[in-house]
Amino acid sequence: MQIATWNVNSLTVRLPHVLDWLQANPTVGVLALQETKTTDDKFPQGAFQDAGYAVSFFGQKTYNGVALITRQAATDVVRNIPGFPDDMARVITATVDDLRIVGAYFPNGQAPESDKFVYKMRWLDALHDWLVEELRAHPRLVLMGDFNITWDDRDVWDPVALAGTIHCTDEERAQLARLYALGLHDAFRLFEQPEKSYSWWDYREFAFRRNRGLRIDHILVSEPLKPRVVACTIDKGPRKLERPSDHTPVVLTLG
DNA sequence: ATGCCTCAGCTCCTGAGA
Repeated sequence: MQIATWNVNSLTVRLPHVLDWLQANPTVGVLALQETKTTDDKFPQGAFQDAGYAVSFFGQKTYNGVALITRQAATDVVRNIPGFPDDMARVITATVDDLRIVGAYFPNGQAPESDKFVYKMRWLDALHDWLVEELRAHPRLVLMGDFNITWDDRDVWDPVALAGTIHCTDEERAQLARLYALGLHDAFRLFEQPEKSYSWWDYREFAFRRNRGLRIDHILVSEPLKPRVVACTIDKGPRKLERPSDHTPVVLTLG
């Protein structure tokens, strides 16, 4: 059983890539999507159902939007962070098999000290506080998505030049540390990984070809799930296609 | 270079992304 996350940067544009990827990766039982950028009435649910998947989605016009594509039906679906009013569609949570799955598109934050950065910190506070409750109710929990935060220098193609810039600030990393402190483990770092492993590359300046990227897409597993984690990898394949998303899938294998 | 690409949409420019 595999679980994956992928920021597709418009599901309308990327639908063929997603369907092809699912077909090539039939052991993926849960795929969390971010930045679907489509309203629920336009979500291409028929295409996924025809391919043998159930879909849960939570979208809006132009920006954001998240979804869970699952082999088994998802139950107890929750949209966004309970108790945190937000006009952006950023989180979708559901129970799939014996797992509680949280798929999230964390705020970008734009720049330290901007209004959007303040919102990012408030959002992260709310996520943390809600996860305390959610973990109590659902000990086997996966938190995955586009975090828009790097953990350390290994996650940054030029850690010197980018020190203190958005996605690399101490404040953002302190928030990630608070999530780890809940017993959530960065599945990718449970294993030896190739150097310069990233999940996102800018569209500009041939960043992918030069491997100038960031690792900002993460899969975190709760303590009871940690012994079941067999592998965690980044699949760079979709980033090499024509008209790719700027992000590529991260894949977790559970035993 | 407050740009470089890409996407959506109040679409031939702008705002946002990261």
